[in-house]
Amino acid sequence: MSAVEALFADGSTRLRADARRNAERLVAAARGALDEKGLDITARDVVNRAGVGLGTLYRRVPSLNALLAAILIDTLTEMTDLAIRARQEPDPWTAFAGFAEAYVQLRASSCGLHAALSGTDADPLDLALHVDRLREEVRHLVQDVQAVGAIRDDLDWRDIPFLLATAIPADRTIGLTARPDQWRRNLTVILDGLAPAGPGR
Amino acid sequence: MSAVEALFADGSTRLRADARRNAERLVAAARGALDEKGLDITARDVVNRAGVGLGTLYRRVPSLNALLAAILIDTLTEMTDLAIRARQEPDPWTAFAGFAEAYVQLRASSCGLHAALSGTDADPLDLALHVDRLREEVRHLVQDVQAVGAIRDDLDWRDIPFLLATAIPADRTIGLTARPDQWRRNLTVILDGLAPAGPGR
DNA sequence: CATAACCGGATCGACTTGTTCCGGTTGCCT
DNA sequence: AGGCAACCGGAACAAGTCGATCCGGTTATG
Repeated sequence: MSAVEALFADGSTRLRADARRNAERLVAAARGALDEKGLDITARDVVNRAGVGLGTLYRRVPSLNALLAAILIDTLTEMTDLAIRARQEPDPWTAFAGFAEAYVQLRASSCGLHAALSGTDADPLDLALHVDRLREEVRHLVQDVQAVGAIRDDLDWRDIPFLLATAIPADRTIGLTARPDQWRRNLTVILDGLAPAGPGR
Repeated sequence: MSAVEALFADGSTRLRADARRNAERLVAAARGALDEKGLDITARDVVNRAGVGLGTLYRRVPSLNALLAAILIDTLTEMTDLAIRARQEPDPWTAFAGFAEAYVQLRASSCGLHAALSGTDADPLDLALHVDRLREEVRHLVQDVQAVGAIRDDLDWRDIPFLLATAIPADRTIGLTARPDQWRRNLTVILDGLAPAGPGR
């Protein structure tokens, strides 16, 4: 059962039809707001987007943060599964490159997720546990690739998460607007730069 | 005359010694706060850091934004000069690599500057003019390098500002803390990835 | 030593935001 | 059909933030 489902499964009394519909709208709205506007969204952002009232939100959910946390935890779990599956593939480099693309895409698709993973020490959403799990899987995956020499050896495994995260551009820089596939263009250059036998500059 | 100097040179009546000292403290405090905490700093952040009162700030400066803008404009001008000087050097690739390092370092050293350059459309500090100037110089510099074939030709010149900007990491990612020189480690990989003859993956 | 310039911070006013509350409405069961 | 519990939207509340102003007290300067 996903974290979002767990959040809504309270007394287990069957919901009235309109209540169920509104609950689904709220989750979809929160997810959308999180993707587009990041972590700093308000309860009003969510309910306006869902087309319901504030009362409807707080009847279903103990707090706004609880809803946001549940949504992000589900995505984090998805990412972790991605890393676990990659480690089971035969060729380390191919597995890593595939993971890198999926990881960056997932992260680029949600401002909120990206912000949560780049977060400072505060962690008001209590994501630390799930983030730790993800980090450990990524570490193992990267170390597998390094063990077969497919990544230049002047890099520490910790450099790779940073390089992947930085493939995701800000929306704008020096007055230029990022294209939707900018992360993919960046990632291409970065993956090529990871090669052990770089050109002799 | 720098923008900061212009801001303080009002009626040109000579300042009392303590007034001058406090003005200098305010500028230093604003610069430090901008570097460490980004654009979202409050007037109270600045005056506490400077060890003066709110009244002292608003006597010298029409608004907090005016002070922040003046500071950022000076740094932007510095960056633009960097690009102009790079274009006058003989070897395009060497000039570009040198500029890239200086540009990323300057940008990484100030959260506020980085945020302003990554900014959304709002531009409350009215930096557009200066940002445009910087972009044009960078464009010319990059196009010079591409003209001699020192950068792989599947990239657009616009990709380069994004790649440079993304070298700057968030403070943390998936629970890892960035080292102070993380931007340099990222930049190394990125510059190698820019090479025209990438390894045949 | 007189005084104009200057100082710090309490205070104002205008938001913002998470959460609660309640009068009115509606789906559901008999 | 009818009655009611569950549900609805959004006004209202309380706590907080933040830019800017103002003023009684202090200090540098001639």
